[in-house]
Parts: sequence; structure tokens; C-alpha cells
Amino acid sequence: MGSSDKLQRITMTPAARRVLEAAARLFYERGIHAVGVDLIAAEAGVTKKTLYDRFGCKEQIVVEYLADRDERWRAFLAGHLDAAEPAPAARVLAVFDASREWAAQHSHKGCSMVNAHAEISDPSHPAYPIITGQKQWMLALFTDLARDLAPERAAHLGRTLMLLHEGALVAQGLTIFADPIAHAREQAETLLIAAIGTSPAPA
Amino acid sequence: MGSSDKLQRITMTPAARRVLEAAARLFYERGIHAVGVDLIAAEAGVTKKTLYDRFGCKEQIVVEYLADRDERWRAFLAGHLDAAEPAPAARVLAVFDASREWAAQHSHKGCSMVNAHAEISDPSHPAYPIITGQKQWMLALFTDLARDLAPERAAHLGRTLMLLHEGALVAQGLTIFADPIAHAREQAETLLIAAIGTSPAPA
DNA sequence: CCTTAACTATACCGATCTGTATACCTTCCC
DNA sequence: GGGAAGGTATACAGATCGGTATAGTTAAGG
Repeated sequence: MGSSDKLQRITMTPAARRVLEAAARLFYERGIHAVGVDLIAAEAGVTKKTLYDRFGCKEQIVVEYLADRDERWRAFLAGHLDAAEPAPAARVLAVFDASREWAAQHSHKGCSMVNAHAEISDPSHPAYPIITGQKQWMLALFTDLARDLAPERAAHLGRTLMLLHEGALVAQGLTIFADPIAHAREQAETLLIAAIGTSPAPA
Repeated sequence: MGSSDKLQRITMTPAARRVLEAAARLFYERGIHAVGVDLIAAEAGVTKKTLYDRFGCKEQIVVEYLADRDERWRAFLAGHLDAAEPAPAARVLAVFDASREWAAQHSHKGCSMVNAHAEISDPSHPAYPIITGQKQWMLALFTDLARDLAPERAAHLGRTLMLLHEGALVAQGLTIFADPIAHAREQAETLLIAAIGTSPAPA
């Protein structure tokens, strides 16, 4: 299920989990560079000694934060896809439904990967492949779902769905207008209908 | 032309301009919190004394950075809109053309406003209204342009264009796939054709 | 029983951070 | 010719940064 293995993965003791939870909240809310390890330790109710015994350095906390978030999102999305009706269009729309629910619960400030990318940028940073990896995975998912619906234009349709989805996450984070993910879902729906209408006559 | 007045605006001496240019480059490339004033001063070839004489504090440099970038983008976009053909659809597409050219020149890491928002978040920060202001302004622009094309669904069409545009900027910044702004432009075009086809029969 | 893992508490290190102070040097303008 | 204004150069202050060191506590397990 995961794609970002081989790196990281730490002994997840109770204290380590509390550190990760505190760090995730603080990083997402205030930004990575704006949050110090002293604050993370204090908010987690943990000593700095313990924090460094578990994670080794701050960078590792960042890696665990993003890897964990990525993992949780994929599991969350998988649940929605499993529960969705088998029709290809319904499965695409289930992605937007999952995003809408996820945003309402954990993500009122936009995509954590996009936000982290604003602060990291250096491709040699160990967290970088997690960020780009999730986006590539999402594009592949949209493309795969589009293939079941309109095989000859799957790549094109997948990219359009990707843009709508990413745009909706940004619009959600900056509160550009109300419920942008619902709007993106609606737009995706008309897009899918059009694709079904023109596509089922392949070569 | 500008919407973010009343705040900031500093005596733009030659040294101050060099500071602003260095800060803009560093902030965008590495993130706001990751760049210190010592580095900005050094890169600008300016003493810290001079930097603080002009800007007063780092926060003010951030404000000037975003306000200046907003101003430049609006002027850049205005130039493209003035040069565009008067047809409503052509003017919408001119926005995407402007974005594509702007991204190629100054913005290979996504939207600076979105990236800044990842680090700032606090609505009481003096830079916050600049960030949200630009997004609101862009939505209003898309909606206004859509109104000339399909008045009764201008709000809906404007939002869709906004999502496509924002999504393309993110995809560009994370290199999710090649030339996403061109893809968004193409998608906008089919969207506009469909809107023209169904709309010119208003009440 | 005794080791080991997981922790607390506290104090410290050097580096870097934003911001200030002191002193001097030009150029322009009244 | 004498202030301002806009600079340079350097040194410093206090806070905070990531990270380490030392010492002691608690619980589980062979």
C-alpha cells in the first residue's frame, strides 16, 4: 500500500507517538521551520532527551510527519474507494468525497504536502520524495480510474481531474470560496459524463 | 490597480530595492522562515544597519515582498489582457497565457502567495490580506470575464476557471506533469466553448 | 535478580536568530 | 559650509535554535 519505504521508520513507543502527533499538529498549523523541537517536546509532554532518543534529529520528525500523513491519507482514500460503487465514474467521485471529508477533519489549511514543499524545496531532503511521491501517486490513481471510463483519453482526463483536485485543495486552504471540493466534484462529474458520451466508441 | 494600499510602502532607496530583490529571491526559493536578515543583507550587498533603517523589521520585508510581487503580477496580467483580442473567451485564455509566461520567468516553484500562506497562516499577520486579497481578486477577475461570456453562470464558471488555474500552479510547482498550465488553458477552452454553446439564450 | 528499554529532569553547548549601538564616510542641497 | 539623508563597517545584546550530557526513575523479562 505504501510507496515510500526503505527510508525512516522508527520505533513507535508511546512517547514517540505523542511527539509525532504534536509535531504533526504544529507543523501543519504554523509551518515546519517556525516550530522548534523544544515546543514539540513540551506539547507532547515529553523530554527533549526522549524526543532525540526516538527521532535522532528534527529532520527525521519532519520525515515521519509527512510519511505518516501520506500513509493515513492513502488508507482513508482506500476505504472510500472500497465502499464506492464499482462504476468507474462513481469511483472518481469517491476520491473527491474522500478529500472533502478529509479536509473537514484534518486539513483546513490546504494540502500538507504542498505546504511542506513551500518550505523544503531541496530535492535532496529526505522528505522530498514523500511529497512528490504522493502527487505522482494521485495522478496515477486518477489516470487509472479514467482508463476504466475512457481508455483512449485516460492520460488527458486524469490530468484534468488532478488539476481540479489540487485547485480545490488550495481554494479550501485559502478559503477562496465556499466548499471548493464540492464544486470540483460537480465539475468532475460533468467532465466524466462528457467523457462517457464521446468515448465508448473506440477503435 | 492595486488593492492592498494603506499598509506598508517604504522609501525605496537603491539599497532598499536591492534588499527587496534579494529577499524576494531567497524567500521564494527557500521559504520565509528559513532565510535570515543577515543573509538577505549579504546577498543584497548592504549593511544590516541600512536594511533596518529602511524596513524596520523582517516582517516588513515580507510584506513588501508579497505586495510587490502582487503588484508586478497584476501589471503583467493587465498587459496581457490589454493585448488580447476583445472576445471574452480570448481574454480568459490570455490569463492562462500570462500565467504560463510568468511561471516560466519568475515562478518555477508554484504560487508565492500559496507558499507564503503555508508559513504565515495567522490572519492578523500584516501580510495575510495581501495573500487572500490576490486570490479574491483573481476569482473576481475570472468571474467578471465569465460574465461577458455566459452571464447567468458566471459565478459557477468563474470558480471552475479558478480551480483549474490554481491547480495548474500547484502542478507546475511540484512538477506533477509537463506544462500543466497549457493543459489548464486547453481545458478552459473546451469549457468556454461549451458555455458559449449553451448560454447565448438568456432570459 | 539484574539487565535493559523507555522514560523524567535539568543543565548545558555553540550556532544562529532578530534587532541595536557606535563611529565614520559621502553626496546633495539650502 | 553645514546639516540631513543614505550609506559602510563592526561589534554586540538577548533570545532561541538544534542537539548533547549527566543523573536518576520505572517497568518488563530472561
